[in-house]
Amino acid sequence: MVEWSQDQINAFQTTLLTWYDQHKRDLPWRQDHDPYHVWVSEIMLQQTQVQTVIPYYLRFMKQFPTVQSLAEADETDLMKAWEGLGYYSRARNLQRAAKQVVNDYHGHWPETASELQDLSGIGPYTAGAIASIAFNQPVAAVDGNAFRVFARLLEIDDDIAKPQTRKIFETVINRLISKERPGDFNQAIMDLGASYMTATNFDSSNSPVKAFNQSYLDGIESKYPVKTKKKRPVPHNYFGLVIRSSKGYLLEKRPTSGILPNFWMFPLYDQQALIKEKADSQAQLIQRLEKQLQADYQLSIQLHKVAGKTVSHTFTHQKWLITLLEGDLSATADLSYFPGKWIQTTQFPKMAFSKVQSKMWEAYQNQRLSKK
DNA sequence: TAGTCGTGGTG
DNA sequence: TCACCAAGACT
Repeated sequence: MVEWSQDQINAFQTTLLTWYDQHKRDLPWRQDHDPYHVWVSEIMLQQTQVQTVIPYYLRFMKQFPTVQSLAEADETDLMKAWEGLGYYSRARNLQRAAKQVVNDYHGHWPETASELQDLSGIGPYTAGAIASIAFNQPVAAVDGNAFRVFARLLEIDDDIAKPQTRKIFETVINRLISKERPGDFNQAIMDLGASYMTATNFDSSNSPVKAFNQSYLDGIESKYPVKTKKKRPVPHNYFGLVIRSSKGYLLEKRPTSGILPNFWMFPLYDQQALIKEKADSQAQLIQRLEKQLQADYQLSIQLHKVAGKTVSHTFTHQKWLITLLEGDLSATADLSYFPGKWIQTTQFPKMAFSKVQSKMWEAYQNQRLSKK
């Protein structure tokens, strides 16, 4: 790892901040330093690209302009506002933290990174970002950009996938950060990481800090950052049930924990759980599912495969392959044993649907359309 | 600690 | 189709 003298640190700060003053991105959450604005944007930006966040942020601020309005928001409206952004626990934690600020802090934000981390959904990165940007506290905000940029600049060989590596970077950056303009320093690193120093297709030779970039000067920047690989998503085969009646479609609320908690979806059944012998055909599995629905919920439904491609959806660590099955049921069918309810399509736009549910709904509609 | 938690973009 | 990435937090 490269060590810088105080003179080099000063020169780096000046170079970085001069570049930032001239070339910083004009982003909606950079209009002011309101902690509410900084906070909401930082939460939305977690693992999410800037261009994806912008429209969500603008709509969110119109709908929930203050921390008080967010604290009082209806959860359905909140989830609808977050629909499609993913990592939905962020939205729930956001409202939890809003209530903490309103109730525990009487609407007055804590200003140190340490205090901010006590709020739901605010970890070490976000605490540093809010403290530095909104409250001018000289603390590092170590996100993926900071890891990447400083690993390259200083040839830091520690694996950034390991949690313990964070404190190494925090120590380094806290020594380098501008004490006068910590928020701009942190944001400049992010802009650098999103432009000249991206993960792939970086352009170090035109970077404003190329003279400080040791790995570039040594011609070994592709080594950095050091990061161990992730596991590939595990495939899961499901049947997705599209059951219709005059009362609408049968939707099931997902469990309160796990993936997509509390989301309403077409009922999913793991095909693996229906397999008795390896040689079972899918037709046999469908027949077995019909019997199971009868036995478990007293629902007799004839299921038919929906023509067309199976719906595929990849999460970070799971890959779902869903075979759609359709069937009709009487509106008077007894649902008292079934963990779901009829929902009219007119209600769909008010509900927050996950991407995978939207894909199933779309695939089903396309098939019906092509039939007629 | 390592696994869990979404989605969209890119090569 | 796949691997990997993008302003991480929580358990």
